[in-house]
Amino acid sequence: MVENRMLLVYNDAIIWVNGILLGRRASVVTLKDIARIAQVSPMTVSRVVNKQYAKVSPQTKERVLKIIKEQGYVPNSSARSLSSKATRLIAIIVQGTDNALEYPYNAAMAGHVCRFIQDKGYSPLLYFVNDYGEVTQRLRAWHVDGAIFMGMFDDDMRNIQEDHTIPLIFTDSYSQLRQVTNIGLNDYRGGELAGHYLLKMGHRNIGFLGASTDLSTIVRQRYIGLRDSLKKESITLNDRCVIFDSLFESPARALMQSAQRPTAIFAASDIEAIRLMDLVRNMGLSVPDDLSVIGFDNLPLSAFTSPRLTTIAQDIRQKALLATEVLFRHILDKSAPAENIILNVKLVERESVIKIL
Amino acid sequence: MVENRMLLVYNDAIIWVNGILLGRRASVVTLKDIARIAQVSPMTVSRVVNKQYAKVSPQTKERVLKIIKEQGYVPNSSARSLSSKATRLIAIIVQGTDNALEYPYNAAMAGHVCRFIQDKGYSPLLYFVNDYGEVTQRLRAWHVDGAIFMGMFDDDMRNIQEDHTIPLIFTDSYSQLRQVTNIGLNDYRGGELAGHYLLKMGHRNIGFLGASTDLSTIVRQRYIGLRDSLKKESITLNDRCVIFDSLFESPARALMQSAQRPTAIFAASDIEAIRLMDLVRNMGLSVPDDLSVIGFDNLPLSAFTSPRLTTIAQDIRQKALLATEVLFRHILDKSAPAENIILNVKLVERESVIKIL
DNA sequence: CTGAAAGCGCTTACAG
DNA sequence: CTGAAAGCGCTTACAG
Repeated sequence: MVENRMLLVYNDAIIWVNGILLGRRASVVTLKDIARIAQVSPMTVSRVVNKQYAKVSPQTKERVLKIIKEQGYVPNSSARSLSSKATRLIAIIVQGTDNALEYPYNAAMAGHVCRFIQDKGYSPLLYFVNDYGEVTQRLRAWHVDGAIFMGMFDDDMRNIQEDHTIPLIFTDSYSQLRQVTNIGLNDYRGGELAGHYLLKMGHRNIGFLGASTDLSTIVRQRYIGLRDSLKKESITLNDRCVIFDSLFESPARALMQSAQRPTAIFAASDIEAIRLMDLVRNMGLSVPDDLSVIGFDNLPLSAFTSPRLTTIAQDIRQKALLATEVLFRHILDKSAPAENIILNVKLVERESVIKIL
Repeated sequence: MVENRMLLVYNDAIIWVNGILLGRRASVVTLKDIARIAQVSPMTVSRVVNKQYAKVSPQTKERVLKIIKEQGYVPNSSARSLSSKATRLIAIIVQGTDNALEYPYNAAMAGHVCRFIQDKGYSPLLYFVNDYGEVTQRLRAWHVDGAIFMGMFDDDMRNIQEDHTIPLIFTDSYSQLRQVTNIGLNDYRGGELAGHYLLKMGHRNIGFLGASTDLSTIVRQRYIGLRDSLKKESITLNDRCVIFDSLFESPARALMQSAQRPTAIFAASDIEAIRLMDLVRNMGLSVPDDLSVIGFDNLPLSAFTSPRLTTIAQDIRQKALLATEVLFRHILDKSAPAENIILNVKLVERESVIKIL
């Protein structure tokens, strides 16, 4: 019986009790198992696992490495986290009730960020949240090493910041808080670019569509950029041609039937532009002959719409890369200063804006 | 000094050493702290936290609950996992090198699955993987309680299954292994539906486009369904009108210029259908006048293309819900039998297929 | 270069 | 209904 109990202790794969083989279970090899097999202390194995090779003799290192491989040993992340106080877990917090990833921008951004996190040897936890309380719960439970936020958190930002000491990276924020690290876009410049271009193409009666579910600052900035660029040419953006409404279908239809019908509309996102084009088409009108449309984002699919969408392009991959890099800089150096990085945007000219006289 | 040391021990927020205040750190409240404040044992707090209210007196429960709330206590998931052997972590494994979430199907599926996992009180880890080795590493490190796979893992499925004892849910798999749990589609029926419809609309010269990066079985099944449905009407699918190539642009262009040019093409996904429509348009041809196109998936954006895309619809949300439900059924009951669930598809008729004589 | 000891914050299993 | 003890699998901090 002693022998059997020893089997129980020394070989995780086989479970004997009182001389009866109860079963086998998937053997979970631990650091201690490796240490026993290699005839070294757990500490030595730990050093090898953590690549602190300077502290281990070359022979020991090779022997341990070989056994780790043979046994298929994978360190237990929970145990590691508990003792080291670092989880190598990053939370990606996406604002949204229903399926936020159905918006191509969110999907692309989240996808890139996940991949970059993974490439750094960290694991991405993806959360969809609605309110501030959930954020803290999520960040605290797993003691994540950092978090990247997508969406509108400006109102709760102060609370979120105060509740956590880990690095927090926001995207597209216009918060006035000094200590916020943010990766954003020159949304105002995007509006200006759209305005300049539409003017250049001969448009004078211009509209704006900002149908995001959140009436966010980024949408307002894009709007103000457009408005100001027109103003410089002494052209006023007609208020009746401006729609701020997530259910924009009926106001848009009304606008297109009205006397003030614009010759061009700048939509705050490609998705809105595409839906607008569909609506206009359904009214028996043509894009761009009856209405020119310019979008924002330059989603991959915008190159495949009919007509292909002229748009203000942002580089989502670049934004995701920067967000990840800044995050890791802050993880490695807790005293790194807050930074607000503003990426440029540019015009991508395709077919949805026509030149008029 | 004794008093100072006690401060160090009993109040995490303030760090005194030898009478000098070194600093404050974000106080991480532990279960032990709650127990001390509530004057009960850690076990009692643990019971309250885990809602084992039957084992705690009502008064104790209320008192502990109040203190937990006051102190903002959040249990440490790493510690929980380490001792309980359950992490409440689910891995979502998506096959793909670069940004797999730029494919709307993947984004929608991953998004829904994440949300359902979250709703169950679990946390989703999102991983992009290329090869089999990575899978095991990812699943082992965090000791996830289960995993959902998206993409082609048929070849490695046996290995993956053998390496893990946790519930594994595959999607869109055509593996022959009996013990695999899978949520799939009736892809063959989808092909048939497309075939029937095109025949009904008067098409006799029909093509197929399967440009997925993976020449997956789902694409083949959709193809065979189409072929068989035509065969029943004694119509042969012309091999020259079939393209299996992820770089389909130039073969598609050649096909459209050839004598065998089909009047309709069934594309294995909406994304391919949209790209095909763009290509045809660029050749100066019209969809559907010169070529009818039918897709597969019924992505939200397919309702906004021009012309709007006729397609074979699958219910991605339903698929994600089922995958999650089956996963949790298997987590709760380790002996639950493997199941292969096949969801139905249906035709959504829009504008991209024209009736010909 | 190596290792013994203590502890991270919980839960399991048991005793009362 | 309540709690003391042991342990999950690692790492930290220290000693040699």
